[in-house]
Formats: sequence, structure tokens, C-alpha cells
Amino acid sequence: MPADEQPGALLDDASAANRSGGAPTLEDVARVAGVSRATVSRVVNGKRRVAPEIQEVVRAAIATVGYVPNLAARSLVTRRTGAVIVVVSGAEEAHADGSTTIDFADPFFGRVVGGMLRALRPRDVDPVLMLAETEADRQRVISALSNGNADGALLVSTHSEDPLPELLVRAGMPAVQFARPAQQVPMSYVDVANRDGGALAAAHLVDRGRRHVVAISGPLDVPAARDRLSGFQDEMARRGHPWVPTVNGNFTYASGVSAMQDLLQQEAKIDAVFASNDLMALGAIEALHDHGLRVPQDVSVVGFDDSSVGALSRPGLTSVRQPIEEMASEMARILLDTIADPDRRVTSVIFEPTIVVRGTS
Amino acid sequence: MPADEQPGALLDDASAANRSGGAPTLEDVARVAGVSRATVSRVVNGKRRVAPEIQEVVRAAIATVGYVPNLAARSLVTRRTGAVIVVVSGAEEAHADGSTTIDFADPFFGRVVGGMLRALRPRDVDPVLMLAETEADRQRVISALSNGNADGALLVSTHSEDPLPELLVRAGMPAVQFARPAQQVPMSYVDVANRDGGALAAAHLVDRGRRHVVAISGPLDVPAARDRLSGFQDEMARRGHPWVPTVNGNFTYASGVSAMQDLLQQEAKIDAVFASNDLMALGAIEALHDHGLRVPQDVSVVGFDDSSVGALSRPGLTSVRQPIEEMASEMARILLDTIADPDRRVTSVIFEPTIVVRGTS
DNA sequence: CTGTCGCGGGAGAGCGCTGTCCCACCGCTG
DNA sequence: CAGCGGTGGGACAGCGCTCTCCCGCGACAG
Repeated sequence: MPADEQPGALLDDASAANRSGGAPTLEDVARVAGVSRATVSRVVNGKRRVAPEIQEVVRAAIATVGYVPNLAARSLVTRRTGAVIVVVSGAEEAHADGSTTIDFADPFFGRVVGGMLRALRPRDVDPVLMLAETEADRQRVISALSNGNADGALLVSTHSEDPLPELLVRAGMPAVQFARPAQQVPMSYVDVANRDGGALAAAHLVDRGRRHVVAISGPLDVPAARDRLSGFQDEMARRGHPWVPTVNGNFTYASGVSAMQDLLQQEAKIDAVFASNDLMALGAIEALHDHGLRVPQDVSVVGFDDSSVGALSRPGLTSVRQPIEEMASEMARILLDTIADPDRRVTSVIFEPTIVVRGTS
Repeated sequence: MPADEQPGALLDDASAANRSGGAPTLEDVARVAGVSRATVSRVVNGKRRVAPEIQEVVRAAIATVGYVPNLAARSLVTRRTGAVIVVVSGAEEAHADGSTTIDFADPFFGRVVGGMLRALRPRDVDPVLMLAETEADRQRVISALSNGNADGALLVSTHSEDPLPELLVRAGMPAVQFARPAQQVPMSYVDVANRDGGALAAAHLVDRGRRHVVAISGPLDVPAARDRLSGFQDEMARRGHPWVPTVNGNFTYASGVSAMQDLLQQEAKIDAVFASNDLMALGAIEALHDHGLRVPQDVSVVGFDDSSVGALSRPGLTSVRQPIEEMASEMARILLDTIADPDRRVTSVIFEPTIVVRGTS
């Protein structure tokens, strides 16, 4: 008895401390259920067979003490966190240098996040949001990942030369991109068939009987912009319009306005416009109105993205729709699979666009 | 030697394992710097004075081994995670039952998150996004919080009867709401002076010489909707228009259309409309156009929110602006303070609205 | 010159969990 | 009936970190 290092008092103490010390632990459950911590852990995680009647007892004990696993402790040993980082770049205010940035208020981001959530929630994984505008931001992402602060990253960028994919691949971090990366990096991605989207717009405009068609492109160093334009031009050519006057914008409303003004100046007659995103399409409409032209009576306008701003404008903007939510869900699914099996090959999934016809065409 | 369970090889192994075993740990840094783990920890956290020259040595060691603290281990002992949950409810698709829900694609959420980020980033706290539509979702939030998965919650809800604030207060979790809670719960919040916003709209319309003014309100169980309307009505009364015909909508575009149709039917003459948010204002404009009325020549329209859909529509929507980003930043700041000092009193910060005049008035 | 205090460093005990190793037991086969 | 594989539970060693306790040492007052 005196040799016993743990006197009886300790046991009493322990059973009293059942829950006094804050959140109940595995230990507490084990004591109540009359089994070992390991068994409780097994029941919680379903990792190994446990006799049904013992499972019953353990579950009851869990319920009575109100046990919730401590994720920090768990991830300390499993090296898994159940969180992924959603990295958004190109979201900060544009007006700094008039470059390709899009405001974070762009509904696009909301839709993307919503889509990811659909795939993440059922797997009990939560997204943590991080911006990657500055070098410091990027370091934060990298270290969050190498910290074991998150298991992987979902990249949504609007830049063409984002260094992050490169960095992540080099660090061997699981990651998936939205849209094909501009530089060649071995990273999974989802994308829409941008060429097909451009072709859809061309076919629609020609079918509507338009003959004097122009285009407003995005910056040509962005693969998506390049593909939308060439898909559009190729389909126009196929339908007998080998030459489409084109001006480049940078995906902003303002650039849509000025691109349209340029086109109006250089072309004698215009009866249709294809813009590589909705914001620019809206800008183009503004410029057309200023020029005394009516949409769609005089000029048809087709955008790209099927964004809510387009849908809500009057008349509603005809637009090429990319299934953003589904694409984002797929991204999340690919990431989760990659996390589960890191040796998985890099994959990409391409979605087909559709055209949503509204009032402007 | 045979009795020695751990032969000398193990030691070599250990010094070789300096970094072989994955991420470098405090231990590794300590060995390189020739100090104890505790001292390295002190340098990293700046918790206690450490001799400058030792700090120097430790920092150098950290740099050479490329040490990054493991957050799981840290939070296991500190019971802090450096993450807060952003709970969004009322974001899921509306069309289920036509209720008050707003699509997650609403730029509003993006702006809110962006504002939060501004306050969170400098303090090295990351937001994790969670939806709270179903009971299961709410449980997830609660358990994430009691798990120690996050330190607090930022609530952005568009429902009037969200049970979550109640639950969080009861669980003693730090949390801050966007907009005053509908039910009386002792929780900090930020809000805009909705009454003043309504008054601003009234003053503007009367100053424009409008005399036959109507209003489209939000659901009156939402405090914000109530305040906007009564602020508007009171100011109208003060300026000689004691009676303002009013129809309730539910903050959606469609409800704006039908509310306006109702008003058009019941009022002989209308030359101005105040809608309690921009979506409904846009809907009202649609209905006015269908009725052959021009905006702003025949009817002035003022919305509320200064959302991007309003800003981008043609003509631009005049709207009462709430400084969403600043409000969200303030929310985050309050939450961070509450986490730092849990005994802090419940506080609320009210922001002043402004009116942004565009083409519709 | 000694007592005392404060400063700065080390040692060590966990935080709550998982996973490996081990062992008891059961039912089977030879 | 001994031997054997398989099943299911317990013990225990950490995961990487913080923090409390302790101790040595120099400065300073008595």
C-alpha cells in the first residue's frame, strides 16, 4: 500500500475531476464506460472492430459526458487537420495600377466558395480563407501548410503570373487550381472549355443574323482569355467571318467601356459584341448607349461568366455560363482525394460551358 | 551492451534525425543553438526577457533549420487556435420556399469577409468559413468552437430567428454579430444607423422635389428593415408627408417587382420609391419600366446597401451606403478583443450611413 | 562579508489523442 | 487434448509545444 505510488485518494480525485477541468476528454469517457482510452478512440474513429455491446456502452458514455474530440490533440498525432486553405489572389482593389485585379466583392468568389463548401461539408473539412496579394501573404500560406495548419490548398487566382502554384508544388503540398495555370506547373486544376464557350457565343450571334461582329478580349497572357477569344474567332471564321475586329480589355467594367469606344471609332458598322467577361460586356453596353445605340435592337451583346450582375442588369445580359459551383466542388473533391492519397497523379477536369440567352441578344 | 535497450546507435540516429523526420521542431533549434527548448520557446513567443545575445543565436538557429512552430501542438497547450469561424446563414439558394434567404453569391458576403480579413490578417488570425443553414450545421459550429477548433465566431446572418446567437451565448463562446440580433441576446454586434439611413433617403427624395413617395420595406420582423422604414417615414412626416404608402417585400429582386406592382395598382400617382435594399429597388425599376414609367424622369428610386449590382446597373442606382467593410473590420476587432479578455463587456458599434447619388434619382 | 532579491536559464511535466505492441481468450484443427 | 491462428481489449509511448517550478549567479543593501 505505501509502495503504491498512486494512493486511493487520487482515484477519488480523478473521478471527481471527471469534468471539472473543462471539456471532457477520452479519459473521462473511458472511465465512465469502464474501458480503456484506446477502446474509446477506436469507437470514435471506427478504425478497428470493437464488440457491438462495448460500442454501445462507449457511445452512451460519450453522450452522457458530452465528449467532443479535441482536434488539436488529434492532429498533433495524425498530422491531419481537417482544414484546407482557400487561397484567393487578385481580389484586392483594382485601382492601384489598373491591372487585372478583381474586387473581392465580385460574386464570383462567393459562388466558388459556395461550391467548395458543398464538397467539403460532407467530408467534415472546413475551408480557411487566405489572401495572397503580397509576398508576406504567400509566406503565410506556405507556412500555414508546412505548419500542418491545413492539409492542402485550393487556389483561386486571377493573376497570370502568380508564383504560388510553383511554390506549392515545390513544397510538395497538395493543391488544386481553378483554371489552368498560366505557367506550366504539375498541379491539378479544373477549368471550363473556354474555346467552346467562345464558339458558343459566335454561333449564337451569327444565328441571330449579326454580320458586323466585334470582340473585347481579356488580357492575352491569361490562358482563359486567350482561349475564349480564339474559340470565338475560329467559330466566326468557320461561319464565314474570317476577320473579327478585337480590342483587349482587362476584365474590368472601365476597360469594357473604353474598349467599346475604341471599336466604335475604328469600325463603321457594328451590330454585335462578344466580351470575354460580363463586367466588360456591361461596360460595352454603357459605351454603346452613350453612342446612341440600342441594345439589343441595334447591337447584340454577349458576355462570359453568367454573373449575377449580368443577370440583374436590364435588359438581362446574354452570357456564356461556366458552371462555377460544380467546378469548385470538383476542385475540392480532387484536393480531398489528393490529400487522402498523395501519390495520386495530377488530374484536370474540364467542364462544358452553356449559353444563357437573355435580353441583350 | 546487450542489456542496453537503446544502443548508442540511437543517439547517432537522433543527431542525424535532426531534420530527417520531417519538419524541424523546437528541439532541433535548441540543439543547434545550444540552449534548452524552453529558451527557444521564449524567444519565439517573446513571453519573457531573454538575453539579447542568446536571442541572436536562437534566431540564427531558427533560420538555419527553417523552423516553423507546429500550431496543433501549440494550441493543444495554450487552448488557442488563431482561427475564428465566420458563420454565414441565410446564404443558401432562396427558391426552396421563397423565404428571406439571399444567395451566397451576393457580393455582400464577399465585402464582409474582405473587411474582416483586414482586421484579422495583421493579428495573424485566419477565418474559417461555415454555413449554418441546418440544425446539423449549427451543431458543427458549436462543436468546432467547443473542440477548440476556433477561438470565436463572427456571425453574419440574414434570418430574423437564427437560434445560433442564443446557443453561442449559452455556451459562453466569444462571438460578434453583424446587425443587431432580432431576439434579445447579450452579444456584441456592429450595425449601421438604419433609421438615419432611411431619413437620408427621405430627405434626398423630398429635396429632389418628389411629392408622391412610396416605400418598399423588408420583412418587419428584421430589425434593420423596421428601422429603415420608420426612419424613412419619420423624416417624411417631419417634412410634411405624414403618410407614405408602403408594401413589404422580403429583400429579393422578385419581391421588389411584385411590391412595386402592388403600389402601382393602389396609388394613382407615384414619383418616388424608397426600397429597403438594392435588390428590391432594382425589382421596382423593372416593374416601373413594365408600367411605362421612366427612371429617373418620371420616378426617382433610392435603394439601400450601395451594392455592386446597384452601382453597375444603368442608370446607376442611388443608394444608402453602409460602410460594410469597416463594419466587418470592427466586428473582427471586437471579437479579437473579447477573445483576449473574455470578461469584456458586450459592446456594440453603430456606423453612420451616407447616401450615394447616382442616376436613378 | 553575508543575506536577499531578481533576473535569466534549464528541467520536466503534461495538454489529449492515436497507434503500436502485447496479451488474454476463444474456437478450431490435427 | 494440445497447438494455433485470429479477434478484441489494454498499456504506453510519444506527437511538439508551453509553462511552472527551480536554481545559479550577480548586484546591492545592511
